Amino acid sequence: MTAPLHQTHPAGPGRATPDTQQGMRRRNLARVMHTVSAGGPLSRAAVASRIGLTRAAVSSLVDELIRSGLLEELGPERPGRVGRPGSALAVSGRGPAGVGAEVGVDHLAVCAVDLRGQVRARAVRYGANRGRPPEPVAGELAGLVRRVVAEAEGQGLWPAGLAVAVPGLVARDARTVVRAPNLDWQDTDLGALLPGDLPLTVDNEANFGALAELWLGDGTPRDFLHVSAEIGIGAAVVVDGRLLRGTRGFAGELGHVPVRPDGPECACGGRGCLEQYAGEDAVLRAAGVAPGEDRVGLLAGRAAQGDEAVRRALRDAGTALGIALTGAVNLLDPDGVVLGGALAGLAPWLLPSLRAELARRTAGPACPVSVSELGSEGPLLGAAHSVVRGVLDDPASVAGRS
Amino acid sequence: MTAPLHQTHPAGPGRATPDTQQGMRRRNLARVMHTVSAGGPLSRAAVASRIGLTRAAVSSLVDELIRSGLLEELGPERPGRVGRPGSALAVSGRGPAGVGAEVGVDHLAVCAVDLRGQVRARAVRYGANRGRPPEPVAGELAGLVRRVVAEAEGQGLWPAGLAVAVPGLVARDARTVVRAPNLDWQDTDLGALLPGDLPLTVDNEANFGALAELWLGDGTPRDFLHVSAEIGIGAAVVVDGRLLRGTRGFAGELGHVPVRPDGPECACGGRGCLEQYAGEDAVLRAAGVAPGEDRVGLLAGRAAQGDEAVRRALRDAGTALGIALTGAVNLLDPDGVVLGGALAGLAPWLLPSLRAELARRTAGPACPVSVSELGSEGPLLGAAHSVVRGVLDDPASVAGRS
DNA sequence: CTATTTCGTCAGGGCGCTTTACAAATTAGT
DNA sequence: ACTAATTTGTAAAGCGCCCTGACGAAATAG
Repeated sequence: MTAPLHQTHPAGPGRATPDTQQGMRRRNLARVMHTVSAGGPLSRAAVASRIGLTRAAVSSLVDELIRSGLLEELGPERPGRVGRPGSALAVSGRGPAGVGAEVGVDHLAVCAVDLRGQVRARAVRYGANRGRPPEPVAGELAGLVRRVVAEAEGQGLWPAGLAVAVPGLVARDARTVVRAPNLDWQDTDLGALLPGDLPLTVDNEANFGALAELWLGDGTPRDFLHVSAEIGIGAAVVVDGRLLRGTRGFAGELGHVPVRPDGPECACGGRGCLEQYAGEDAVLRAAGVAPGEDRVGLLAGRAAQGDEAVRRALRDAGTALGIALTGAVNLLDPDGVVLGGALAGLAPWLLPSLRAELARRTAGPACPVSVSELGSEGPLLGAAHSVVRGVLDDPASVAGRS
Repeated sequence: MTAPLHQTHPAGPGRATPDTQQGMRRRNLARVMHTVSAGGPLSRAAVASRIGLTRAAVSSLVDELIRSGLLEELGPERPGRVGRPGSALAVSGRGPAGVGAEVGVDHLAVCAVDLRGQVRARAVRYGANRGRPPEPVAGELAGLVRRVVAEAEGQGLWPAGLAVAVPGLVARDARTVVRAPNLDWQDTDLGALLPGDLPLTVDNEANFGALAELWLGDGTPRDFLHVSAEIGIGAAVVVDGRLLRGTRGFAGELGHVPVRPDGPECACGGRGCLEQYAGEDAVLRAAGVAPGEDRVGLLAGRAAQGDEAVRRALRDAGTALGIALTGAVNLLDPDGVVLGGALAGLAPWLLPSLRAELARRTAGPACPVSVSELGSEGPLLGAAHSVVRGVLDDPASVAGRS
């Protein structure tokens, strides 16, 4: 099984794999699925005119998709126009489901999302995972997955894959956690610790958060920067609807962009990295707040109460973010910047100085900065949806099962 | 006619255009062309095994390409192995040619490149263009194009398109020069000023330079940053063999990445932009050299003679470049950074401090920095080759002509 | 000189979309 | 109410494209 299409840029026209009729069929099946998925209930004729195939061809494709349980016939449309009414087609609510999971510092979460994008089952378990070895955590997660899968199956769904979001760097094999400082994990093969009955994908939570923003965000463009901070400050770069991962998978390390070249030393070896000004530790120190549990909520609370030290710390962090983002925006010319993760909760106090800095350093209209609407749910939803997208992108890959 | 494939990221699986057998044929024709182009003389059987089609299918594709004049049969291979020797196929040296043109500050250049990548005709005209209105410049350029086209036609080639590299920002329509400070051009529609008998593409010279590096550079990876400085400092971002252009086409503005947030004011409104430290004016001022003609050669000469002020200026510029590139590398995780344009000539004095700065600020192995081998020819070659790539990417688009 | 191997081509077949035709279901007009 | 017009969905025939299998051609190995 190849990696989902959205995870990597496709090869160019000189690639080695030839074009055959089966491939054509597969792509057209995908096109029908995407069209129906995006356009609400649609008749065969409407689908045909949208993707440019004939009604006969679409009929054949739709037949196959219905037989596979990926599309449903809702019955005749209520016609306002002249002519025979079409038969409404919709993405099935009983077919495959994407199972998303999240390993957080102090919680585990799992959910199942159907092809329509609806969350159909979920389970959460709170409890500090910092420093716990991977095995028991994975075992607990597997239990949650089983519960969610059972609940989904009770509703006529079957799991098409499992995607796990972790707070750390993940190797390009999409199984191995290279380094997760918040969990104290290193070179952990999650694939070996989780049940092998489902196709597994592991990725950074920031990446899944950005994908969630792309797929679920209201009005989110196809080219944007998704900035999130949990411990480090990570930016996911989305170009033309695809995640830019970098050669080694390390792209988006916004936290180590130099902000003041002669600033304080950083663990990375550099000086004055963004993390020294807008990282969690730096902000807590500047705000005079002791590290502890739920640090983000604490900061937000104090800021809301009017604590001037906290507000100043956040204002300064916003300025530093603005400087770093100026560089990123100049380099990438995105449609917008979206603040997610912990930054979303602190946005009211970060945004003014951030926007001001960005505007001050930009000739012409500044790049718009917005706040994610998904809140802390982003990575979990992004993980589940990544499985769903995989099915929509290649329906034939699951057509065999029922 | 749609834009060449290399100019933009392709749409995802949900795109509107359907998959039909003609499209399949077109893509397979492209695959054959790419395979032969990349692999030197190749038999039909060799092509078939490389792209995964059957010999019969490749035979049919090759027939069509030979009839169109895009491939040539060189005759029987000299066999070292057992079995009937194959008939060697090569990309035709008589078919379509890409015409590239460059509008420089003090020269105009045009060349024609055949499908094999050989330069088959060229013409250069020296003379200062700074401040000259677009019309006479375009007229002169058109004259050179006519000469080059005539020379190419004398060798059995026919022009498949014209690509023009300009030192300035080009709109996404690939015809309009939005702003070219070195020429004093603004909102100039080059398409209206050049003869309309050839498909025209206009782009920034830095972009063409980066593409030349990608296509012609020896060992250049598919993910890299190409940095070039003419007036401003521009970086072209190449991701998986494709140029990242940005929403408005402004991606790669490395010159305005903040290096020292409280540094000197910049025309862009910001402070301490890279251009204030490594831009041409800044370096000349720091080196105590008066602006004039051939400033780059002057700097290189003085540095070679051991002029300490010049050397220090270049060293400092390298440091500033290193700081800005640290940010870019952290964000994009490329395979490498390539210095092109004017920077290539100054590389001996820029590189040590640049590499040192980059290494100092990077945990683990630093991103390798190399110097372009193409020198000042990059943009011109890139332009011509972009037309050639367009033909290789879709041979069917020119198959009708001869 | 024969057996073997590989190349290029041809005929037959399968697959997938298009064209063409038609029945079904609705609206517009008289 | 009835006919004409319009649109939908399906079926049959056709065409393009690649695959399979077979064959002659041209080289090497023994």
